[in-house]
Amino acid sequence: MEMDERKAKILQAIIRNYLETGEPVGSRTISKYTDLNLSSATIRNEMADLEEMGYIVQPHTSAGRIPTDKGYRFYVDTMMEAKEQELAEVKDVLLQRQDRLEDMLRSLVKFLAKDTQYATMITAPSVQKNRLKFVQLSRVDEHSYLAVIVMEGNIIKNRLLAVDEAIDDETLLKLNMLLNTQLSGMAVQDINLSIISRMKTQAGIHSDIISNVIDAVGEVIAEDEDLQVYTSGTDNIFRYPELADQQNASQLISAFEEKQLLGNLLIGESDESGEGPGTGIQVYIGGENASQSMKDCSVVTATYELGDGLRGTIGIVGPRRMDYDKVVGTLKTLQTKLDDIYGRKEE
Amino acid sequence: MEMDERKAKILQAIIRNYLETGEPVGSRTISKYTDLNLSSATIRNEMADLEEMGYIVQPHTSAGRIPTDKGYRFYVDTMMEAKEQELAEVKDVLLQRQDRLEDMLRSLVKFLAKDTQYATMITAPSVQKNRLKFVQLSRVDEHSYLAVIVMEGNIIKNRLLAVDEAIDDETLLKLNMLLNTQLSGMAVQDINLSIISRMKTQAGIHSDIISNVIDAVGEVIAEDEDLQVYTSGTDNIFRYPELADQQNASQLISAFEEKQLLGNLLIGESDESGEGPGTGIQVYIGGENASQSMKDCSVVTATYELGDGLRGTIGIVGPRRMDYDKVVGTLKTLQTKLDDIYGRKEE
DNA sequence: TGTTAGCACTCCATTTAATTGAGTGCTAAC
DNA sequence: GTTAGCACTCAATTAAATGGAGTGCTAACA
Repeated sequence: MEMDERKAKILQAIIRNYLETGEPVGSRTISKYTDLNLSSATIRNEMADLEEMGYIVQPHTSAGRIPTDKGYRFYVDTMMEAKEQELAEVKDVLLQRQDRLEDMLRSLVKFLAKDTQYATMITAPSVQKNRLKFVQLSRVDEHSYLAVIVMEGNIIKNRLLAVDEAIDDETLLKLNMLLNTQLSGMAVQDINLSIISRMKTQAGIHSDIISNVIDAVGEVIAEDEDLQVYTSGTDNIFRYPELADQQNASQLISAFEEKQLLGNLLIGESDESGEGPGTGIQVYIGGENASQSMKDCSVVTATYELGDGLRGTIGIVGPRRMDYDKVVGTLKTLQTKLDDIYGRKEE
Repeated sequence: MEMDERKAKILQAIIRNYLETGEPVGSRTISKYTDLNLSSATIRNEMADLEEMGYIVQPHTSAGRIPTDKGYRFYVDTMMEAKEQELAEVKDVLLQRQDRLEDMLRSLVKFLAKDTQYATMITAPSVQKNRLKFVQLSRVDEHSYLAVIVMEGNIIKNRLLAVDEAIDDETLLKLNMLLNTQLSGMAVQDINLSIISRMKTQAGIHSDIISNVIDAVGEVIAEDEDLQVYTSGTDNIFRYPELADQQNASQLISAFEEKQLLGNLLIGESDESGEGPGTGIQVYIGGENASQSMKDCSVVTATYELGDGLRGTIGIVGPRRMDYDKVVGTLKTLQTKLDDIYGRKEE
């Protein structure tokens, strides 16, 4: 048996209807809902076929049909119309200062949760190139010095160092010169022992503090690697009865508590084909999710880029009967806007 | 009617038992559970009295008794034994570097959630004195300069400034000198217009950038004022059936999503009497909570201090039948450990 | 050969009734 | 003041009855 146009139309009608209502869809409903002008009996025959083919199932003998993962998959792959979304307000969110990236991400993920009414998550962008732009050591008080580290993409990090030895202003200036001539523009993975030992030699009696700074750089990078995940709208799962029962809700909320594990969900393989909006948008339906706790959910992920190779992932989690058209549309639109803001700059 | 010793013992037995089981407690149970050697009939009489006095109620005519808010209040005020808790691991958490305060708070709140099995929250400490310690402007690249602002308590903030005019190294040095001589040690609220205009005069043609830096300082302070709240263990509410039903769970999870509102819960009035561990620990039982969404919960709050006037609040949220002894004990112990680490330093 | 009306059948969901049992209040005796 | 005894109450559980949405199948029709 194979999928003909009429079957596809019926399947689409079933799915559309189920997305709206969340109730199993009967043959009579479809008979009226579509413009196919077929009696419920005919629809019943077709539905029996669609069930045999695995696109829909009955929760029990005398109920209507609901889509299977395979059904949704077919819908998403061939019938979905990702409409561009109005996201006027988001522009304000995105235009927040670059040096308040965290706030921006928090606002963004909150905005998306409110807009879509699903649970949302976003990973902080991780630097692809990891190039050092600027390093500076400053005296804060007698025994504490502040190392400021700026990376490509204007990621700024601070580390406070406890230092016993006194360093006079002139030496400090020299050390800073040394740090910047050696490290500026350098890719982090290229900082090897020979460079370090050369710097230490040049620093003379202050080689200790140079080690400290370099250690700090190492730490900062490491820190950046266990990626931060921001979430919002986890309470939205209570909007969908199929997720709101105790078992499910508990599992999902727990999953959202474990940011680290969540992150792993987001950094799955992404299609690297092409450029521009729509790239890297992925839909995981029900059982397709890597995580067991998400087996009754669908997850839509999208990569985003803030320029300078700063790349992260957004995830939107809802019930299987998520409004895929809207969610994918929203993410596409968001990507477009980000492109407008950051993409252009790069050229 | 008044509370005599025997009534108190019975009330205590009822509460202890209810805390454990979560089931209404009957007279027979108490008759056996206590060493009072009284028959269930006598207990029944006493229970009737306790009910009349408002310490306990029956969920329905033929059920055992459960404590009222007033009953818990009596227990907490007069019978609780806040035992010191073993919190060996927490020391590692607390000893994290000061310049990674956020990480420390996240770890701490997570630790407490795991230890107590309740939902936890913590506000980032807000600076009481708000004194500037150090300000520095550095060139990152041609058009962007970095303002580093360090406040008393080693709170470090960064702001990236876009600057059109070129500033040579020497000028930069001078500007930094100017910034620090004028601003170091200064309380933020004392930076007034006359100081600003004096600085601008001294900066000459570079007065613009000085304004920028001062604006940045203002922003940084403002930013610090809308306090960050970290939460953990919200999934723990599902451990307690009385909180886990859809209505309640949904409300609570929503409340925990709204960090800002949560914060208000935490910064209610605190008893300012005395010093040392146990100070500023507050218990809010059921309806005593300011927030409607917490009406079926009890909240225990404690202030904490990291030295240098850095003060914040911890909150632990559980069911009414929370293990008050343990929670209060845990918070006291935590305060002691913080005192050990930070308190000593100050003298 | 595809479509449709008709009908018996299935099974979940909801309502109603019956049963159980923990726990009480009250009385009367100690 | 304490306690045994007993009738009573009421939530919770189990069982039975009812209703209805929706199906599959058959037979007739275009």
